Formats: sequence, C-alpha cells, structure tokens
Amino acid sequence: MVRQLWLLDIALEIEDGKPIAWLWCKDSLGETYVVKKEYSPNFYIVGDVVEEIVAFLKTHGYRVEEVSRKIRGRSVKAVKVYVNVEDVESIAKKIIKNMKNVEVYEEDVRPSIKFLLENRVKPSGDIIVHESMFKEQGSLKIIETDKVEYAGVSTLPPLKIMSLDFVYYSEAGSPRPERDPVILISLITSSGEKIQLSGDEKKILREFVEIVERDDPDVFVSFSSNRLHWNYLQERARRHGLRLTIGRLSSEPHTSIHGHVSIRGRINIDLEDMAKDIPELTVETLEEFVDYLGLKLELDTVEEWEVAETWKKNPERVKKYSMQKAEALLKCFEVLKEYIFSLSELTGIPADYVLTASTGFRVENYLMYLAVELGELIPKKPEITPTPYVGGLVKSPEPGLHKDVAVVDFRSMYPSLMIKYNISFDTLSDDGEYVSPNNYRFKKEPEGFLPRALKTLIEERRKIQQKLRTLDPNSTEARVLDARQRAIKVISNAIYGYTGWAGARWYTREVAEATTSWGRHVIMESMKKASELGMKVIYSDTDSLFLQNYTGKIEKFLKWIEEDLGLEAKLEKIYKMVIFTEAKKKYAGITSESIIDIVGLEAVRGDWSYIAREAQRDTVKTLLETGNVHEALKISKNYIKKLINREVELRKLIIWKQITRSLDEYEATQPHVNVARQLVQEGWKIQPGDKVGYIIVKGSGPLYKRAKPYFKVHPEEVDWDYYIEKQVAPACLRVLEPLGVKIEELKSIGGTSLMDFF
DNA sequence: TGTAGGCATCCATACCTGTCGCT
DNA sequence: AGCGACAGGTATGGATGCCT
Repeated sequence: MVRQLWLLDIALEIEDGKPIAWLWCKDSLGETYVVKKEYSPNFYIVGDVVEEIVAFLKTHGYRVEEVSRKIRGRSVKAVKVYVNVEDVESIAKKIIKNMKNVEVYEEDVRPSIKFLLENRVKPSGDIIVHESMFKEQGSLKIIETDKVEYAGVSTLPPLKIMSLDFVYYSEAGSPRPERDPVILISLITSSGEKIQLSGDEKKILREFVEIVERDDPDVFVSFSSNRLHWNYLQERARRHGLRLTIGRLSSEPHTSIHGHVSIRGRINIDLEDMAKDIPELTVETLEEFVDYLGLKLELDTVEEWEVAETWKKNPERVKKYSMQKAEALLKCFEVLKEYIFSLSELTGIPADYVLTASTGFRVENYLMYLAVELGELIPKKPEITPTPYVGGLVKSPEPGLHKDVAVVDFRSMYPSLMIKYNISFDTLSDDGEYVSPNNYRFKKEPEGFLPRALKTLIEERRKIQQKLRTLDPNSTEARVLDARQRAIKVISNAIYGYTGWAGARWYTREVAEATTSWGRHVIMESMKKASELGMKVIYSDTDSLFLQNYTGKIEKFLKWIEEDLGLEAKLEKIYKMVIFTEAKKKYAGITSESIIDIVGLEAVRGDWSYIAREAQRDTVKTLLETGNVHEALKISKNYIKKLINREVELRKLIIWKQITRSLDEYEATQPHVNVARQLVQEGWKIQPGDKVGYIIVKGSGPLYKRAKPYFKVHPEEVDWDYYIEKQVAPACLRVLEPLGVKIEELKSIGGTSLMDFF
C-alpha cells in the first residue's frame, strides 16, 4: 500500500542495535504515524588509491561503495563507507587513522539530516511511503518501509496546537529551578479549552503531563521555552520524583542543537526565537512581537520583577495576564504558521528547530540539498581566522534640505551579479573569462553552484508572485504562497553573505570579495552615467541612488541600467523633501504619498530614550510637512520645556541596551553593564542577548555610576539635566543643525538661556 | 554555533599638557 | 629651579545598533 503523509519531524533511533529513521507524520485527517526506515549513516573518503582503501575496508567488514563525486566542481573518485552507528565522526576518525593522503567528507553532517538529503525528502512537505508493514500502537500508527519518495509541498494537514505559559514564584531576582516553584500553568488545548493549573506544585506538574498525554498535541507554542521553561519544568518535576513525559511515547524533552529543546513526535515552537530575528523589535517581548504582527490584543502586563509581589496581593491579575499570553501565542502562531512551515520545507530543516537555526545554517541546509543533487561533496567548516574584505560603497551626502529627490534601487544587486558573472566557489579559476574589478576570475561555463541555486530560487519566487497576482490576497492559498516567497527572498538575499561567513562550509572569500567589487563598480558607473544625463547624485549607499533633477532623464537611466549593465533597477520612491546631515546612512524624507521615512537617525534607534526619539520624530515631521524651520524648532523647544517642568513619564526615560557577552568579558564599564552587574548581585539572571533598561539619576562621577535599573527609579532622583543635554537636545539638533539652527537657539526659552536654570 | 561590511555615535579610558604648591 | 600632584583637555578605541 502507498500513502501520502506530511512530514512533521525526523529522528534517528537505535532499535536492536540498528539505526532506524523515524519519520513522524500526519495524514490529511490528522492521524499520527511513525514511518520507520532502516538507515545506514555514512561518510566519504577521498584519496589517490581508491582501490586500496576499498580493499582495506572490505577486509575489515565495512560496507563500501566506490562512487564519483565532485569537490568544488572538480570530479573525484570517492569511497562511501557505511557505518551502523550514530556517532559517525569518531568512527571515521578511527578508520582513517593510519591512512595517508586521504580526506574525509560528510562525517560531520548529522545522520538525521543526511537521511533527508539522501532520500530527497523535506520536512513540512508531503512524502510518499511504500508500506511493507503496518501496525497500531494505541492511537499511533506505525509503518515500516524501505522506500520513501518526495511529493513536494501541499496543503497543511490539520494540526493540533497547544499554547502554553508558565509562571514561577521568586521572592528575589530571577526564578531558579533549584529554589522556586512553578505556581501557574496556563494552556489552551487543541480543542480550544482554556485551562489554568495552580496550587500544589506536584499536582500542577502531574496534571500538566496528563493533559498533554490526553490532548496529544502536534505543536507546542510558547515563549522562552527553549531558553527557560522546558528545562525548568523538568528540573522541578525531577525534584518531586516525577518525569516530564510530554513527548510522544512517554518521552521527556531533551536539549538538542542550536540551543533548542526537542520533544519527540511534536513540534516545539518558541516564538521568542522568531522575535529575536526581527530587527524592528527592541526589547523582544511577547507584547512587542504581537504589536509588530499587527494583532490588536490586550495584554495587562505583569513584568517579571513584579510577579511575586503581584501574586501575593492580587493573584487574579497574574492569572489573567498569563492566560492572555497563551491566547496571544495561539494567535501569533495562526498568523505565522505558513511562514514557519515554508521556511522549513524550503531549507529542509524540521519546523521544530528552523526558527532556532541562524540564517547561515538555513542557507547552508538549503545548499546541502543542492549539493547531494549535483554530486558535490559537503565540505567541513573551515578552520580559519577570517580576513576582512571591502564591502559596499557609500557616498557622503550633501547636508541640508533637498526638494524633489528620486530614489533608484538596484534589484537584488548581489544575487544578480553572482548570476551574471557566474560567481561561485566551483567556477573560481585562474583561467576564468569573467574578471572582477579586483582581479578574481570566474569561468563562464559550466553554470556555477551558487548561480544555479540563486536562479532556482529567483525563478520559483517569480512564479509565485505571478500566481499571487491572480489570487484574492486574503485567501488561504495566497497567504501560503506569500509566506513562501518571503522565505525564498530571505534565503537568496543571504547567499552572498554566507560565502563571506567564516563559519560556512562553503566559505569562499574570493566569491564574496568579487561580488562586492563588481557591486562598487556598478554603482560608480551608475553615478557617472546619472551625472552625464544631467542628474545630480545627492547620496548613494551600496545599491541605491538619490537623484535630483531627474524629470525626463530617469527613464533613460533605467533603460541604460537594463541594457548596458544587464541589471534591473527600479524607481523606488520620490521624496518631496529629504534632509541629510553630514553623516552617511542617516536621513529623513517625506514621500510623494506624504509618508515620513526616518532612516538611521536617533528616532529609529532602540538605544535612545523614548523621549529623545519622540522629540526628534516630531521635529522631523514638522520640518518635512511644513518646510518651516521655526515651527520645527518650536516643537523641539516644547520637549525641552516638558523636561524642565518634569512633565515626562519615567518609562519614556528608559534607555535599553543589549548585553552582548558574559559580564566579566567587558573591558569598558558602560552604564548598562554596570546595571546588569548590580542586577546579577541581586539574584537576577542576565545572559548575552538580554536587554537591560536603565534611567540616569542625579549624582557625581562617571555616567555608569548614575545608571539605575528602570523599575527602581523614583521621579525625584532623575537627572533631568542629562535627558535635556545628552538626549533630547542632541537628537533634535541633529536634524536642525544642518538647517542653520544653533544650539543656543534651541536652549533659549522665553528670552532667557536655558543655562540659567541650572 | 554569527549571512556580509560600512558607518555614526556615546562614553570610558589613556594620555598629554599646563598650573600650582612645595622643597 | 625642579619635582610631583592634579585638573582639564584631547585622542583613542570599545561597544552598540543601525543601513544596504
């Protein structure tokens, strides 16, 4: 019998000493299957004397195969060695110990991933299973097979989703599993039932496990579970002599790669992983995430530092918030699921941890599929110290206010150049016909590995976009396709960067360097051409041009780019007015549709106080909408007045900064580092990646001594002067100064200098 | 287990210079 | 006059978060 099933996750399990691939699947009715297929992990040996190696291995009882493969496009003979163990790496090491002049390949690729690569199947897609044995074990259907094929993407099967929120009780600092109990679990089951467990901890945990077993969800959705919750719960359970058997077949969670916790047979989605990936978010909380997704949800936030106190005084508030979070998580997942599964199918990384994997690994996994298809061996990560190379070209802007400016962008410049000049690790050659401006050479033929990958991606995206135009944008199909085209874009845009990443298996600096050098060449030629056509280049960054006096010329320019450069460029927008300072990568403009863009300035930086950002945004808005410097100056002054009168809420004074390393690795004591150290002293857990919020208070000495955790600050102790002098005034002045406003004008209020106040 | 480089900006810190008090 | 302490100014580089 043949079945078509949706692949949810893969694991390699050892049964009776044999490695078996377990494919966790769903059918179109939502039934759960385990498809079992024997699998021999394997690796390759490449050397001069293939016959000898084969003979040697055969006498030692290994199953071997002599095969033709490629290394960076060059054909080689290789020996494929099958080993029936999970730990391929150490056995490979042992086998080649006494061999000379050999190289080993793919012993470091995880067997479960290799199973997928070699069988050409992708998670979050449909597989065709030729069944040789079928049995039922409880509600689980088990199939044994010796053949699976890939059927591609199809509609999602019905999945049972459970969303979760956990609350712990800690009197001082962050909760610690060795000390502080779980006091509340809020969850929504797949049937929509809302449950809150509180009271005796042992009872809570036991009930939780029971509910999971009964409901048997396919997906867990939570926030911070990889970093915190699963390990915490497991430790608490252990203390009560319980096992946290929330995985299928009564298994416990276990920590896997990429800092991810894996739960057998289920997809464990931690939306915090996704939040961390979104650059628009500054503090990466669930609240911010919900907001970013445009979901209008009410969350009556109880912050971490006030949980214990609130629980004592008003437990209902904590309960309400916790359930609101569980509801929000469910809604987020609804919006995001298409994207998550698309990204999983495209890259071949199981949905379970595709969010945890970094961009580099997503790209790499995608490339590994192509490698197997083309017979290219997967190289190891290089052991090198990366040498920096030159990137994009940025032209200094002309400071001041400019009217009527057209912005022209090259469309995916780096991918296009890589395709155009066949830039790839396997075409790099001293006798290549394409010579980059910095003198690297690439062969014209055959088509390179990376250009091929890029073409495939771009072509698929083009097809999807074409299809999308015929669909109702609100239909399910449109949502799925849109998610997929976004996933494709992410991967194709990251391929250039991947080649310059020292952690990449296919790291090739020449490729990255040649790409940017062609990029600089193209933008310089374009600036020249624009000037020749009579336009004025106000500013340019990497692949964009800001042009004045463009009427009747820009069409010619775009045509020239297409015909003479063989690239695509687009008139992205027109600014009715745009303001530049002396600095690169910072400007603000108002488009022909009257939309205000603020780029690079303090107003869009998460490490400035809200009040400074608000003041600058307001000033810029007035400036661009009225074109009146005096009006804008008035706005700025108003903000300063508000600070003088102490009429600003404390939360607008918080400055958030990220902790990027362990606290003892810092050479310089910065305010947020000092605050973090204080918090750690008080029992708070602070890890790299955490954001610390502080307010500057009155006092003497260096700034870092005057920074205090925001939730401990009283209005009387705030150093208002700091917020005027170092936050609001500089931010406003940044955009006013290029228009001739002097600092004294900003600070003189009602004829007297502001200085008189202090 | 980090796609890339280019850039501005703030602030701590090291260093430099001039002044002053003391011998 | 010579020396050291110290204040004040300046150059440098660590750190962060943005842009394309």
